[in-house]
Amino acid sequence: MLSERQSMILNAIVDDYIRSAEPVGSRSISKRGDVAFSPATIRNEMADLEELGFLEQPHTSAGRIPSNKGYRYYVDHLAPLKPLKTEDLKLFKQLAAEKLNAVEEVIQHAGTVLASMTNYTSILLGPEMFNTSLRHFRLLPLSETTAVAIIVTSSGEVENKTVTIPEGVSVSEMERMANLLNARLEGVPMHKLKARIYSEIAQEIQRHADHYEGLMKLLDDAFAAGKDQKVFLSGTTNMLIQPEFRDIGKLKTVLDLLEETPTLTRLLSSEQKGIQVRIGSENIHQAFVNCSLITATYSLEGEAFGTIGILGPTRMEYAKVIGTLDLLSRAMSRALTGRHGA
Amino acid sequence: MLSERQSMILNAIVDDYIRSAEPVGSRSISKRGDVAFSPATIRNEMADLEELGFLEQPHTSAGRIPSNKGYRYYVDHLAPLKPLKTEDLKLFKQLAAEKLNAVEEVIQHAGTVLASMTNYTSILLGPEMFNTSLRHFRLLPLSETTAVAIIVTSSGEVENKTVTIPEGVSVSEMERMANLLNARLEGVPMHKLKARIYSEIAQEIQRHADHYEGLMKLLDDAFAAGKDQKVFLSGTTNMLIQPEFRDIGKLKTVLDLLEETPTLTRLLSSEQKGIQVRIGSENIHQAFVNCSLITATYSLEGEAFGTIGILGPTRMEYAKVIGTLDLLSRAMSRALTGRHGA
DNA sequence: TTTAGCACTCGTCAGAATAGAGTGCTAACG
DNA sequence: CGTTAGCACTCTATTCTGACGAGTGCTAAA
Repeated sequence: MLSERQSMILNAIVDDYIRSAEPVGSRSISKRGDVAFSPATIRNEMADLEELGFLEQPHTSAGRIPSNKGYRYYVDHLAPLKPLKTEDLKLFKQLAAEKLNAVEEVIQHAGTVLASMTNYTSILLGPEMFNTSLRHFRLLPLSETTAVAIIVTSSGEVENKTVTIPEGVSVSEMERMANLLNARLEGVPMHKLKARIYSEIAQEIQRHADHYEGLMKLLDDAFAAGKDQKVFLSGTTNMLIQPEFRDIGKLKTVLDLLEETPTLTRLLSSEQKGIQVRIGSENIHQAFVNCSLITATYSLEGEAFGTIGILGPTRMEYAKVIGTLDLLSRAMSRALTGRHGA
Repeated sequence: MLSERQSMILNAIVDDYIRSAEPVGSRSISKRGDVAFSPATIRNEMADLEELGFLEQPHTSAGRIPSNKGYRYYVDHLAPLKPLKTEDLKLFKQLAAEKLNAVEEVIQHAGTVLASMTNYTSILLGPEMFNTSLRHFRLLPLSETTAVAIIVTSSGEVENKTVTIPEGVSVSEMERMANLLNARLEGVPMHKLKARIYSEIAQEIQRHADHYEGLMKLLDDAFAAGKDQKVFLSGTTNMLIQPEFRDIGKLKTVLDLLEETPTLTRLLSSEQKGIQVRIGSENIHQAFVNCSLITATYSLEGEAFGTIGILGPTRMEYAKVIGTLDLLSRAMSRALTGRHGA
């Protein structure tokens, strides 16, 4: 598609622009050393690259900047996978060594590390409950009218929800129901729980308990929760140091979106495993037109999957970020698996 | 301290400045109508007020802006407690009507409402565990080596922490210990738990269990958590619309601080109940010199206390914010108390 | 005591001049 | 024929200027 020389020049331009955030001219490329042609030759090629849509010119007498298409080509064909610095590797080792027990702590911590290593904003999604199963269910009465439902999943996560005890339901009734659930539904995948409750438990309750309606409502409430993936943000203020967000208006649209967790979840989750790069307008959401979002997936016990992502300006250090995400997602999968002993 | 007329003028200046964010001159005050003097007279008084430290002048030929001391006087003596708009009252009623069960949901929701009503940033602290007591403790084994410790408090909050099972400790041993704790420590205030564990439970364990060291470590881990109050932020991006934070540098110092939850907790918590206003440099933290922080306390079941706060520029709508916080803190206390039935 | 009047200060805005970066084109070179 | 040197041209950013206006402080009169 592109000639050898055009590739080299495109690579040089993207590289320079990522560093400087300023339009790059033919002269400065010629001086870099890795493209040994005179400015005039490079100018000709640049005109061609612009015609092909890989470059843009802010105004007539400025240098060129990469277009989204240009970044895309860079990422797909050119970006050299940089080896991480040793100091960064140290951070990873620390992450692994810290032996964090709770899943959320691992994720949270990974997010912080990610943001501080890259100087961009990290967005992590907690594991999807899709592939986890029920380990334990419990109803603790708090008062005459409320109880707390506690759900422990096979991956070790604990969800709890306070529910209202329906009129007339007794503590012993609730206890019997909880025992029934544990006996019958342990090991059942979370996403099938509701169905199983209706198909198996419902009749049982109807047969042996006095308050069918109330008890079913209670279960409905208890298992309604926990569906939404948690979102962990870190380094949102790194957005402020990017020159492209000097304009408060643009900044606000992005930061506002970061506060909308449901939308974020939607934008980040994808069926695809592995690394994914969405550049500028490739992102569906309007607020991200000036941003690139790079995501990777991690797994928990090989069962549940979550997403880790980096949000930055389209002028992003793709090579470094992709490398880091790749390593970190593996490190997380390792840290989150086999924690429960053999 | 200040003459009638000086008060009126100060009031007018603060009022105007809060609205416009521009230095206010003698002429515009004279035209307002509520201070019926000529610009010249007002100028004289303004010079006096500046000498007394209530006003400042950005430069010689500009109008005056209130100093921190000026705001302080305004808040203490002048700020008229505005009645809330009916549309705002509606939001409150909605809050009360929603019948949220979980404590965190109530707090989270209150924060959102607060931010959207005031257009500032809301910072809410979860209830301090200080006055709550233990209701239930439970240890659920997850695997050979890990278990999840679940702590339910008298106020209905559920803390959970994944802990490592020490070498050699058996499931039945853990179960016995949990039962012991429930029997002995139910109703004991959270802040005394550690002490009571050491003074009472420790010997008991030593007498009847095989793995004293291990079990004690387990308890240590389990009760180490839950101490830190949760922080709920909302409307952080409202900071961006304030003209005083047009300067990205200033903005960043504030937003950075908002990400540091431990520091925030420290800054917000105070022994004092009721409304508290900290203006500009009255805040201990350097990042808040251009900000005012107004806080109020709410109570949960009359036992635990939390803080709700609004952070904005020193040029803040004090009257409105104070009124709103006052009402909302009461509304929250109401919503959070008596939820557990009679 | 209050106010009108006036000279003065200072920041802001618009326009002009300048410098500089970078381009596109043409012609020469190997 | 690809490459390069040279040059005119374009456009932006910066600096400077002067005019303007908002607001003050002071003085003197009401």
